[in-house]
Amino acid sequence: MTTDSPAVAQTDPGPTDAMIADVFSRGCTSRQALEAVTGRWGVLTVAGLRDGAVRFNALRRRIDGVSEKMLAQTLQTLERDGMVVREVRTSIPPHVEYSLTGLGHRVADRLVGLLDVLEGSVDEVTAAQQRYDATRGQAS
Amino acid sequence: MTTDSPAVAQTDPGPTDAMIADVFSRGCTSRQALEAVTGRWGVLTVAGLRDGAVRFNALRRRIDGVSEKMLAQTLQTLERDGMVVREVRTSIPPHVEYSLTGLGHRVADRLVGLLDVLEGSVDEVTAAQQRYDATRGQAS
DNA sequence: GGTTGGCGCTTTCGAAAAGTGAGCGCATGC
DNA sequence: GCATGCGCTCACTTTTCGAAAGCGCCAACC
Repeated sequence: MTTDSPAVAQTDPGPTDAMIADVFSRGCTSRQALEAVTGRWGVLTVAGLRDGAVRFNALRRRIDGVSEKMLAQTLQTLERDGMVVREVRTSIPPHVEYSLTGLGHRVADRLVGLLDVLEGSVDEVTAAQQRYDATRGQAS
Repeated sequence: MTTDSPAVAQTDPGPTDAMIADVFSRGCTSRQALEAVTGRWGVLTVAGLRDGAVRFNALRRRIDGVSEKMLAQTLQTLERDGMVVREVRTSIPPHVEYSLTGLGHRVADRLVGLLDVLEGSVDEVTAAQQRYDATRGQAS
């Protein structure tokens, strides 16, 4: 965290004085970017583009469960926030490729770290879930 | 639908690459954990607990914009997935404290890396947004 | 001693977001 | 011709979110 500021976090989001980026305050651009990345499909989309340019439907096949609509929307948001580049090949047949920008790569690197932790902690998570469900009494 | 990895479902080898958890496949526990963390308020909740135990309403005040309902829900999900611990102090008045588990801390560390990147890239993101909005006849 | 207010949630009820399926223009394969 | 795949976009349904209120409990104020 760059700035630990519990007192100023709840003031108005106007960028009046110092431009201290703070994800904890709503209205900060970094929070928009965070929401773009951590939206329902953001993480997997960015992570899926990490190995290089990928075409729309290839990416869709890779990210199990994403709908065309949501993938398109997610990619557009990420493109707008400067993390993804969209390239249209006007060849025949025309196809569209997506890739990461420099910022996108920097984000992706952190994300992959997260993913690794999560993938490596499956057993721990499963155990915790079972413990929790046993205590609280229901699974659904 | 606990663990259904299409790539490793057939084999039953040693522990080295037997359990290849894959966030890209829906149904994998790691994906559940990912969604708990990257849900709307997951990142900020985990990050907000990083400095130590915090009480419910203190956390709520710190995370600008979160509702009580969503914070409670987020915390419950994170607790179920073994990243957060809930402790009730039976003193008078009784209050509730939340803190991170070991897994929670590991996740939080990656998250803070992400947050740093994002907070440090505010200018880049803003510029990209303006470029995008100028090119594409505006998103109203 | 009655009211107010904070705490940690849970419930209720619109509103917003995600998911579903269809369609579209184009090009190729059968 | 007809079907299929591509990269989306457009209605429409379902799920989720958010603001407000309620609740039981207790401390503090008037």
